[in-house]
Amino acid sequence: MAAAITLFDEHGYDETTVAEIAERAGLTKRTFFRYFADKREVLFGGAEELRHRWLEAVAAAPAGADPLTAATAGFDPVAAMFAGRHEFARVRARIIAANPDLQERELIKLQSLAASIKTALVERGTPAVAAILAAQAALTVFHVAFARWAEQDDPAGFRKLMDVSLDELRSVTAPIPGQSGIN
Amino acid sequence: MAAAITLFDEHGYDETTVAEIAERAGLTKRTFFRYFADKREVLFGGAEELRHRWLEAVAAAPAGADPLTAATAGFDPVAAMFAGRHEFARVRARIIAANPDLQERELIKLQSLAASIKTALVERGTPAVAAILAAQAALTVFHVAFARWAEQDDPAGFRKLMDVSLDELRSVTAPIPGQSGIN
DNA sequence: GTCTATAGTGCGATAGAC
DNA sequence: GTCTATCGCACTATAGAC
Repeated sequence: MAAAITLFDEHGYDETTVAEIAERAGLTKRTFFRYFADKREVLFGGAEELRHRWLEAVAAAPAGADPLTAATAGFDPVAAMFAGRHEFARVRARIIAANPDLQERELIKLQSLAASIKTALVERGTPAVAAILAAQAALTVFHVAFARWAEQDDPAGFRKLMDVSLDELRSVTAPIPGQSGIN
Repeated sequence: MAAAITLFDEHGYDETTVAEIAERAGLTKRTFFRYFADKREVLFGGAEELRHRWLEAVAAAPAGADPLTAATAGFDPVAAMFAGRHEFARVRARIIAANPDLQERELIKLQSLAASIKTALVERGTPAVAAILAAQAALTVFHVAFARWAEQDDPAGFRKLMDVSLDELRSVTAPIPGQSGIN
């Protein structure tokens, strides 16, 4: 993973072959594909851990919590996971922003995470459609906050950005009486 | 496009080669790639028209409309566009559901549409973050409603499903006082 | 570790429309 | 003559089968 991200950053994603990554890591191409289903996967190594932590937090949310509160319970452990990895997040974001294929992969990872969270909510008794929407809303907030965090120079404040973004989503979707409150 | 969707439905997406699609359509592989940047694109032929209609509707929304109302102004023309295409939507949904690569492409199309809608909202004077969130919310509702429509046997009622899903999103994200109202 | 199928590209030739 | 669509062919990288 380190070899890949370094080479992608130096020469670009498309200009880096799997053989080169493998060589830099002291492996063969074949071994690379034993660990990563395809070239893109190497940039999403932490996804399973992130999913695990998030789901654990959803399951641990108080029984009476509403769906969105339960869905966003993952914000704490996830923010903790990214502590000290701001520089990594920046480089990774830059690489992904430059390549549509990688953006696709990122989106499907988020989508897959949303599906997992939806399932976790359903297991808590949330109706299916509400579960999909709450999970999707939580992921949107996470994604927006992550992008804001990767853009800014300050390595702290990721957790806070999630709360701010969530409040803004609430304003935007607030029932109509007298405009949105943000606009 | 017709040749492709027929072959995908008959033999599966992975088992259909571009050469086969081209042959069935009376073209060569090279010409296929003149029209579609890659194999997946052939399933997303209507995307530009959908974007165009949606953006037009956002731009035409009343000046005083809140961001989410403006973002969802596209629901009408989009629903009209899918009138009489329920069977197509079903087959297409089945093909996409069976293939992760296609799901990726669908997600990025939605994401790209969300980005366009966000820009249209910003041009109306909506602050950037509120615009992202409103656009994302509108797309989530569209996506959920489309999936529900493709699942059901009734070819009508797509427009109504969008409204229902939007109301459910509003319930889910409603500020906390006394639970969500749905759960 | 080897071999192969297929997606996708670059370039030049050709044919027809206006 | 110019513009555009299609084609033919050689070529590379990915990904997977064995």
